[in-house]
Amino acid sequence: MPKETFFNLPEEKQNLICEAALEEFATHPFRHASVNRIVRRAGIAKGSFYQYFEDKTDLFRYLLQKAGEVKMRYLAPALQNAAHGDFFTLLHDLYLYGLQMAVEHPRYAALGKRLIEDRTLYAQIWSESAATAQDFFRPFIEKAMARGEIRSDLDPALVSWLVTTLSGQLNEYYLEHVASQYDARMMKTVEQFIAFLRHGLQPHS
Amino acid sequence: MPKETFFNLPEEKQNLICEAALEEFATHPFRHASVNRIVRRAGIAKGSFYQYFEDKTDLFRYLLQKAGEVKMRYLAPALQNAAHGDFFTLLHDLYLYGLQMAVEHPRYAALGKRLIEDRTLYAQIWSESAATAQDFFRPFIEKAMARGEIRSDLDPALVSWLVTTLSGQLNEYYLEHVASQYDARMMKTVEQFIAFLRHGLQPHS
DNA sequence: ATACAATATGACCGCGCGGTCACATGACCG
DNA sequence: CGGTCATGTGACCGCGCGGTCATATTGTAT
Repeated sequence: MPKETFFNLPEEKQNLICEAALEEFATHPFRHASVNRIVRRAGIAKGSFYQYFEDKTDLFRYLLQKAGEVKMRYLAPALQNAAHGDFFTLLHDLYLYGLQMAVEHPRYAALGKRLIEDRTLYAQIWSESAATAQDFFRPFIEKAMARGEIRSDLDPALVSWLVTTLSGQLNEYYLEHVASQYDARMMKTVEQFIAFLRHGLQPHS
Repeated sequence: MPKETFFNLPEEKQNLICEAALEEFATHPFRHASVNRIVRRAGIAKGSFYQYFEDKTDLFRYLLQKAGEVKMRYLAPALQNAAHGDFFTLLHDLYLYGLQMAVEHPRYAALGKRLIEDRTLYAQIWSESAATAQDFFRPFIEKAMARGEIRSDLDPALVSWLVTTLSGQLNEYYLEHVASQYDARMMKTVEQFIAFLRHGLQPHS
């Protein structure tokens, strides 16, 4: 966590620093993200940076936390409706809102990638809160299998992994190949995607 | 390409250097892979390295080429049978043999990841031979659609991307979660995987 | 005006990097 | 033997890094 000093800063300056850091972390792997560039971009002295944060990791962790809050704001409506619909409807909503978040806050979304791609950083940060995306989906998948929405001959771990992975890949595919706005095309892509998953996972009719 | 000097070396020494470099590139992103560590591990002088190779990229490119040769030896049988079976059979074999290659030569397999994750390196190396995995699958997918093995309402680009991406992800999943040997479990995972793809992609019955 | 704490600063440290270069070594030749 | 040439060597260069610290500046209470 940032030091007291940082939170004493006027909010505007806090944002300026976060903005500069976000830009840096979004465009460089953690180990290459340069504190020098961040302070240069934010227009503060190197020394000040270390008045605000323990170290580079501290700042990254803070941004990651903010990213989590942003993402949760997007996913919350889908999760609240989880009880009503079937598994694929939930998945559809999660993908859609997750995609919307990634499209509207691509730099925040990039932080997750940066975390995963750096093994030491991952071990350092993620070990604190051990919950992974796969654990997140697990109960939903088991319920879906019990309900007959998913073939029961599939390994739940494999399904969980598929669903998780494809979510990440969907982000990448959409951002790279299709568009950069939240629009009808996005909904259509997600629907094709979910249809593919549904056919692949549901019991034979 | 390495310089003349390198190929004049006794084969044993060439292998020693390649071995050291492979270890380094497999365990570090390209920009972090250290020539210093490579020469230390190989027991040669820094200067010698630059007698053999133009630079770090030159060596990486060379290893990548060797990796390609290795991979082709694994995939060749599947491709020779391509004319006989349907698309999913081909895919099954390609995944299986590809997985076998990744399991038996994990460090060679890792090079591909290293290439993809470094945008500048990718631009530098891949632009030379522009063929991507997606281009590779494209004709097979179009044939499969024409034959009715794949639903024709799907965007071929999306299918191609799915098939390609999942191949890479399958490698990752298998190496991390399941096992590290070529065995019955591997075949079973691939079969589940293909079954999933088949159901997801084929026309409704 | 004075004192004192909080904050701001950038020169500086040690490090490892990719890459270079002047020189050492030794095999082969006339 | 001397001469030549391919090969081997590691000290060295300039750089940017993450992080530190002595010092300067500012804010505030007296």
